[in-house]
Amino acid sequence: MHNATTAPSCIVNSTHFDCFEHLTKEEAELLETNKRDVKFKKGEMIAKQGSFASHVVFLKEGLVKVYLEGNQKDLILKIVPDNHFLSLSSVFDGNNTFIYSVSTYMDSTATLISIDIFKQLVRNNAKFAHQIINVLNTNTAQIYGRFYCLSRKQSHGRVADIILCLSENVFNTKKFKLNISRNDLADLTGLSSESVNRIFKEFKEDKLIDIDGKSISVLDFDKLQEISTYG
Amino acid sequence: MHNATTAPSCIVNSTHFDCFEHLTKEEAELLETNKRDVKFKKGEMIAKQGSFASHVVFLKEGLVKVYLEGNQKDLILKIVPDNHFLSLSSVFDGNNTFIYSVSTYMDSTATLISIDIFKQLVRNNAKFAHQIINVLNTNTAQIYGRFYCLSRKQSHGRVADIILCLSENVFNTKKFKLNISRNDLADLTGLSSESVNRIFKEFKEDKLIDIDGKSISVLDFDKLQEISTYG
DNA sequence: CGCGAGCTTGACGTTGTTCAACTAGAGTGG
DNA sequence: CCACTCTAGTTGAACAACGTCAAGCTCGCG
Repeated sequence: MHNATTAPSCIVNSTHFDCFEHLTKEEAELLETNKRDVKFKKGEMIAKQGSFASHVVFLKEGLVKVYLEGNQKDLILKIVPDNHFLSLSSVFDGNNTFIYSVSTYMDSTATLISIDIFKQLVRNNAKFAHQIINVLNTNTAQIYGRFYCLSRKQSHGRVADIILCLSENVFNTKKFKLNISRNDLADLTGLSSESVNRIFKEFKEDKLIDIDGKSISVLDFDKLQEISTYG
Repeated sequence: MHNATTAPSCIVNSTHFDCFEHLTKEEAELLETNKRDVKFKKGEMIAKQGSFASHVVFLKEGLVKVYLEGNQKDLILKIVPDNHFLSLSSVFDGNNTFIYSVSTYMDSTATLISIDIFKQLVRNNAKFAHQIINVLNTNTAQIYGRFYCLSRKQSHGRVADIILCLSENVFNTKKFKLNISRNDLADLTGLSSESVNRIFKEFKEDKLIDIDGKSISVLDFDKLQEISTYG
């Protein structure tokens, strides 16, 4: 069971690809002729908060962050790996505006789907709509978890949480090469980069993780889990 | 336009009542025979996080809080006035589990709708499904705003935000009687009750608000807005 | 009148940020 | 191949924001 207050919170470990299985042959063809793949370089923006959303964005390849821009520091809502929708929440908000920004952590490919066609599919195919509702709700549950993490846990818990999440849900391995900077990590945890650094150092001294250049290895999963839960 | 990082964040100022207009006569009758009104006293729980969700809950009358329970302090996701759905996010999460808890701030009446019937309506009536997606997304945008508020703004901004939200979105008047305690306010802002109190005092000294017993009046709306935005 | 819950206030401690200085490594041009 | 520069990372010390603790206060209620 997915429990919002204990599960690692940066992204859910499931894809959205099977949504399209519920389309009829005609609908699938309609979709095919009204979508387009676009490549984005590392660091580029795929969507800009406040701008007009003319397309539904599906991340075909790569890794991106979804974040809110405000008068204070940005807030990263989630990081999203390949085969996930990126902008569903912006599609049905009444005025087709992106409610958040999206930018890439690495070279990525996005499939842009005409928003009118997408809405048409939702209005006409209740099974597809049902599936989209599922995706929206999974997303909501994940954001709730992250909300809890960032507003209730202290620094050690947050750092443990993000390490677990990267390991379990993004890279699916205990040792992974971190192609995001310390500053990105600071943004992800809602801490300063100095604080993140100090905690990384502590975790390394306590043999919970090992850091070799840009690579991070999870050494003591259970202990990290405990810190994430109670910290 | 609803902007997640600047709009007051405790709840959106719109009802969900019009969702039901898209049902056919037969569907409306089906719904009618499969729902039941239940009264709850002040402080009672309407839904418990982690328990089985056998019903969709619609708040007919009253005021409630929707919150996450965790190993640290609870996190209030939103407060919800009458004529709003309470548990849509829990309906489609795959295992029909309440992902959050709901309890009342005052005597309230909830309409419980059989979850199977509700799902049936969503699967068969794409317009209804479309409408539900709209509600889910409005909800998501609102939670994002609150997420931003609680994780990026400092204490003064948060308190200003909650005062504006209560005034604009919950009570719809500049002077309102606060039937929630200082402790509740602390929970809502994610601060300690002492901190909330100190900031209330400051706001009163600066003539931004007036406090008379349990009543709060907004005196300087613009200034509060500014504090909420930049604080 | 006395009791207790919630509110108020001040003193103090903790947590995490900010600032500044320093270090290491990658890229550039001579 | 070596100086130079630029950026990211590291470290320590001072500081600010809030929380915690403890004591006193107020007001409704028996």
